[in-house]
Amino acid sequence: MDVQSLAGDSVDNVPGAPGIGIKTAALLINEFGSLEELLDRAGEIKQPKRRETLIDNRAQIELSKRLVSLDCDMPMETTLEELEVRDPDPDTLLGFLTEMEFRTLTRRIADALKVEPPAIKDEMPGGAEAAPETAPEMLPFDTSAYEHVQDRAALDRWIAEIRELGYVAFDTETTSLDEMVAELVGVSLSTAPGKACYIPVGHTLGTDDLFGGTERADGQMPLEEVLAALAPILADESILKIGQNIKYDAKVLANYGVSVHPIDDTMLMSYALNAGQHGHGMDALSERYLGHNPIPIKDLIGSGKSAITFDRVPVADAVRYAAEDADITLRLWQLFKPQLHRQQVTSVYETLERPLVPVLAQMERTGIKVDRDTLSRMSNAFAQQMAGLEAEIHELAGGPFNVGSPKQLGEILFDKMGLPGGKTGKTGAYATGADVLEDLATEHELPRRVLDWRQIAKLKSTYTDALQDHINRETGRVHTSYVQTGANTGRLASTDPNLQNIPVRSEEGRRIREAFVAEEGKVLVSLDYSQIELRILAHIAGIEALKDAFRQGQDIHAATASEMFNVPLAEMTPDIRRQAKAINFGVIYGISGFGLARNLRIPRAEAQGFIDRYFERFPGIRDYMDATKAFAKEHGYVQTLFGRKIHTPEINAKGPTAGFAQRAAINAPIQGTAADVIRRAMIRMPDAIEGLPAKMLLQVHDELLFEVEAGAADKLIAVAKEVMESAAEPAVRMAVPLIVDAGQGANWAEAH
DNA sequence: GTCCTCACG
DNA sequence: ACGTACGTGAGGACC
Repeated sequence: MDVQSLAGDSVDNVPGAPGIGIKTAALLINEFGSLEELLDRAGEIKQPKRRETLIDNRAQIELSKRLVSLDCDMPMETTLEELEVRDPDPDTLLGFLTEMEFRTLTRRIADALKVEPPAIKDEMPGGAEAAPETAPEMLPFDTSAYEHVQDRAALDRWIAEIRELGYVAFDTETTSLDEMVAELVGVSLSTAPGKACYIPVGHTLGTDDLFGGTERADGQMPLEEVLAALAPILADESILKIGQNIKYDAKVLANYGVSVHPIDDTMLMSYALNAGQHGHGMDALSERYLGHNPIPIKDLIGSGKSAITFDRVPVADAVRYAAEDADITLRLWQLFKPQLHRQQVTSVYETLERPLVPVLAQMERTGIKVDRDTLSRMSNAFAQQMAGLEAEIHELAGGPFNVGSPKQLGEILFDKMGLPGGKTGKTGAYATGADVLEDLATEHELPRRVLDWRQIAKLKSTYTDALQDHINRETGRVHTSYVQTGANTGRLASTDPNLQNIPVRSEEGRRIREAFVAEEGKVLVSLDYSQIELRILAHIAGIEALKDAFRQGQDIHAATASEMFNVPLAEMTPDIRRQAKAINFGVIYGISGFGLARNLRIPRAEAQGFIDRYFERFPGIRDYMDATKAFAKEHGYVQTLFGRKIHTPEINAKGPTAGFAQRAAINAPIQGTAADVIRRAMIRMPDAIEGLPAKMLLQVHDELLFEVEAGAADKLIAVAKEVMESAAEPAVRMAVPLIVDAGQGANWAEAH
């Protein structure tokens, strides 16, 4: 059987979806020599549908892997031969590779054969700009039609159908939003629109009983039996598990020893398709794409302090709610899957979103050890310092007030004490931010004291107090959650707790990192990209002077200062360098005279002069900014080097909104490309460090933190550094080196 | 719930 | 004339 006949024989899982996913994937697999094995395995399976699904799922997994390390070991001649003989449609390939990857691939093939690379069309047929449409003939939602599964025969029927089908949408109901403590209450499954079931396993009775929630509700199978029956399905590589934010369900089930693989995630599909356009929560997606408002969870568990846990929800109500969620997820998946290709974000989803899920799940479950005693001691010390400062502040103010209230502070400073410059914001309140107090500090002692008080109050409430509450009772570690769709640019967000904003800039704050420790006999290793965003800017905008400075390993801010102010590097002063640094950051953020002036505390005209000079010396920057704005205005989105789309719906707005949108559009490809790079590193990391006694713990945008047995730290640094520095390759050949700095120590303060 | 403030990259 | 640096999350005050 050759590739063509395989492609012709295969269909996509989704009705109406183009069947080229399998063709392209199979073609690539053939290139890498694993098709035979695939076909052997598929041949053992009798049911045609399941055979196709196996091929498709395996193909997708292989494709993900291969795209991430596309040409590391590619047999170049074979590829060209295959491409010529099979004549794959470039548009088809473009749907799976980013344009950049495809261009790289074709260019290399052409180079090898010394021929001209083929012309590549820029736009996809079918309209890359087309908005996802809702299903034309959608089955109405009927929550009374969902099945309550409560015996083995019924469960077996569902399992048999799922095995035949090769995919299932599923959802778990639990007792907590915190996966590390959540207990499984039930599982819902859906195999077709309108067809869904709920399998309750942990519902209790007596919601009004003070000691209620302990007596087991009727109509349930034992949890162990259900998990034992479902586990083979959930771990079966030929059965795709579809979820909405499936990382949550996978983490809960992992605590029961059940692995979930392979997966698709409608939340991540929505993000790949529509980052910047709208939210990706299920309720919003359901309303937008299915025209259906799901049953609000509030209707079942209430809200606020009186909210109950899901185990106390009556089983009959839970069936409707839970099965509906699985039903919605399945319908969204059917809508989104073909859209990925049409919008040319398949490779974004396949290489940057889908494979990151298990990596993040593992990091979150691992957690990081935090020393409670250290935090507790710091909290006590902070409390004392705050009390002392508060007394001084009240003394200076001539009476007591709530130092933590910006409103009261503003009245004290500007009304009572009559200090200058009391500016009110949009809401009519006095501004008392750090920059304002900093200026006032020259007038009076009080603002400085308030600044000190605020710094300590922040450290205590947000860090030394709050972090203690996040130490898991069983693991003794802190387990953050990463939100993969948290930032429109492709960055992650960290919540509950946020471990991406642990203090580092101030000496006092940095000490909090001493509480983040390695286990006995281990060390923490921190690796961070040096100036990655400026390097990406130099690459994207093609600024020769910047590229040269990076290639020569120069101090980039000093080099910028030298170029701008005509100061030889040998005569560079810290202050000139500081100004150039601010300008470099400003460029990344979509610079404005006002913003730079405020940041540097210089007159606006002077700041504008700096910017003009900068554009003069680095003209490519202005070209990049103009081109990016023009692209956003024309297309409604901007792109990273790896094909990620960030939509800019406000780009054509009038008024101040336009400025915001333009600066965001300028920043997004830079910040987003950096985010893509570290994602690629993270996805490759588990395989790269396999066999080393090391675990990846945290990501902080341009930094990865590991815990490793002390004796293996140097080896880990060597391996992980290489993965990070080569993470853009081979999809993107950077014109400047990506450099990673490393550190190690007993705690995060030492490692950083 | 919203605003203000401030922690990070 | 206007009002601005990009991207986040969390805690406390206040309505």
